[in-house]
Amino acid sequence: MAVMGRPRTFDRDKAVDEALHLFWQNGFEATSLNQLKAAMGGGISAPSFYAAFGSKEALFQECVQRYLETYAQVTECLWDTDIAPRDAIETALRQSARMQYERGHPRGCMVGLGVMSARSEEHASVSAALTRSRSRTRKGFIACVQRGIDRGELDPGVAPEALAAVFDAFLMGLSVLARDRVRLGVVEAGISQVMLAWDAASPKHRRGPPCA
Amino acid sequence: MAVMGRPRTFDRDKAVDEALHLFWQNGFEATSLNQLKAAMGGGISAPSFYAAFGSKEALFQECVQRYLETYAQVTECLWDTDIAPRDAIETALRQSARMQYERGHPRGCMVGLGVMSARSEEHASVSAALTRSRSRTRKGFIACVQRGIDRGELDPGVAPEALAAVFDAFLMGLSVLARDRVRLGVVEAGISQVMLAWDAASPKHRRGPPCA
DNA sequence: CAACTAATGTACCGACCGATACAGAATTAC
DNA sequence: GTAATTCTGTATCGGTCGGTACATTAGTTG
Repeated sequence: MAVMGRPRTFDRDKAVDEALHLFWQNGFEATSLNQLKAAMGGGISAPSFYAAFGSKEALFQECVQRYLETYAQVTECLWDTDIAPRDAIETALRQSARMQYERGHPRGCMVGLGVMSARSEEHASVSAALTRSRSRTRKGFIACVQRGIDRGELDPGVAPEALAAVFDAFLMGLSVLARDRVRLGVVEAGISQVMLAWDAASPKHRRGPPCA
Repeated sequence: MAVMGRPRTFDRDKAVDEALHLFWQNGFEATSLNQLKAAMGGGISAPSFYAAFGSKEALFQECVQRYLETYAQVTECLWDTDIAPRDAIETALRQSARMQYERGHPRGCMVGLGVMSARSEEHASVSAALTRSRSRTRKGFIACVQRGIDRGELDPGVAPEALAAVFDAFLMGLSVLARDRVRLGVVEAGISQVMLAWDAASPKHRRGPPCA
């Protein structure tokens, strides 16, 4: 059975995509209703907007949801126990970096950049989903390091939270580099370098002066 | 010769500090004139505000200037050629981390968090000083790595931009971890871990399987 | 056909945004 | 003293903010 009532004159799905790009680019507070409406199918009216999305905050939540289900999936490999933990981390970093530099959407990661969205108390719930996502990724890094220790690939003396913080902070910082237009090649070479922090924490890794 | 005219009823210097804290916490756009006025010496009027600071944007610039001259000095060691480059980087990271967690002001680094301030074209000049500061710090990291290579402390095959990107992205990401209330102890342990990326790029550092 | 449903266009709401006009008050300069 | 200077308080500016009332239009259902 088809939908009753007058049909919509714009593509709701594409409209959410447009909104997502605006929120991604400017954050929640700095994106205005007028911008959102103007970006949707060549301009819609305020009542159409509210009939379709409820409110600015509801639309933001929907955009966050879509972001998490699509772009943010680049870090899902952190929970794939079929992948060696070192590979999982490196893959997450490389996939996120490439995604953050893709053309066709704003640079950087919406989850990381969203740390500045809606800081006021009244809007705490607005950014809650983003904060939760960051917390989840953080736990993913920790779990990978823990798996590395459990599998004997990392020195058991390594504090999981500490080594995970390296990759976590590095990943969060990538958004800033992407916004500042640091070249992707530099970032990718940086990923190779930051993985040395894992290798250096490996028991197979000799330290000290060269063996004579 | 003293200043002519009716004296100010509030401490302009302290008012700038209050404004700095608000901008630091919420960014440029999300901080309103009412918030700024209310925070200044128990509340001042709009004309007093404009007489003292000119405009919201001018005040923001003044706050950025003050931030750069005070809090942001934690990374100045990157340009101190009397310090070994590895120590300069580690010191910059440790001092910045401690600063970002100090009580009495917002968490995180205003320069890093400011990447989301005033994204619109019209306000490009607003965040220009912050962008310039990030670029400068980036060059400082690169210079340190270059010095490390020149002094034979790093493998000459290391790309300075790549290893510098590790510390740069890590530093930018610290603001997010601080805002997310990751404990300072974890961050500090993370700094020790990320410095292993430097050590692993050292020629003195053996790689490969242990010598038999 | 009429009844129902849902999105549309116009016109508008109160609140807040950053910023000012204007007159009065407090201080210094002469 | 008076003039010059500068901040203060009140009251307000036009614009934009997020959000709605209301009648109309386009579609499905019976």
